[in-house]
Amino acid sequence: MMQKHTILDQSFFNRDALDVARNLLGKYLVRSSTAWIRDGSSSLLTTSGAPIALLINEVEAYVGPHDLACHARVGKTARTEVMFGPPGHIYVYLIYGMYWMLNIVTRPENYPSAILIRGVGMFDGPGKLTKKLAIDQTFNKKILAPETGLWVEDRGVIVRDHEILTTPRIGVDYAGPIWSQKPYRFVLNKH
DNA sequence: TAAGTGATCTCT
DNA sequence: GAGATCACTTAA
Repeated sequence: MMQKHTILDQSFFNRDALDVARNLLGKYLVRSSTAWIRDGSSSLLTTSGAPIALLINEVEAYVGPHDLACHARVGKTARTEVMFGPPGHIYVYLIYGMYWMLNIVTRPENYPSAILIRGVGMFDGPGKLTKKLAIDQTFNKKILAPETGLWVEDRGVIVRDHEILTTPRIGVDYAGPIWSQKPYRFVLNKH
């Protein structure tokens, strides 16, 4: 019997970032585009308009203003204000002058926290997946939904606890010995 | 292992 | 306005 595909809405993301992070593993990131994508060499998107759905297999949680690795640690700025907004919205920023990072805002308004999507399908690395899916700053502050061209679906994949590998987050040494070592990176380890 | 890249933020 | 930093990737 065909498994129903459920689009995850704001209620899914209106929880603690650590809960959302674990539960995102095994869900599908779906990208559709009605627009023709110019850069065919680096993007998977075509003129066919068929959505691309990729299994989410690596994420990191940035849990709040007290998290010294979280961008929101210095308070609300032009860049981070989206994290202070409602859940289920998209936070995209540029890193190292080259790579767009895709994040999903968690928890209610005025509590800044988010999930960084680090790996989907065959793509490891947060910069690679945004390039392949043609995700850039134009998605910033938008809501995850079909009309945005980017959303998340539950397609019935069951992920058990022993299939989740937990490690410190990548590239956050600046956060100091405590927060840089928090086990807030989650990797789906299916064999 | 280190260069590349540019927005953002923290000082002046 | 200048300077440092940065939730990364690639080529070597």
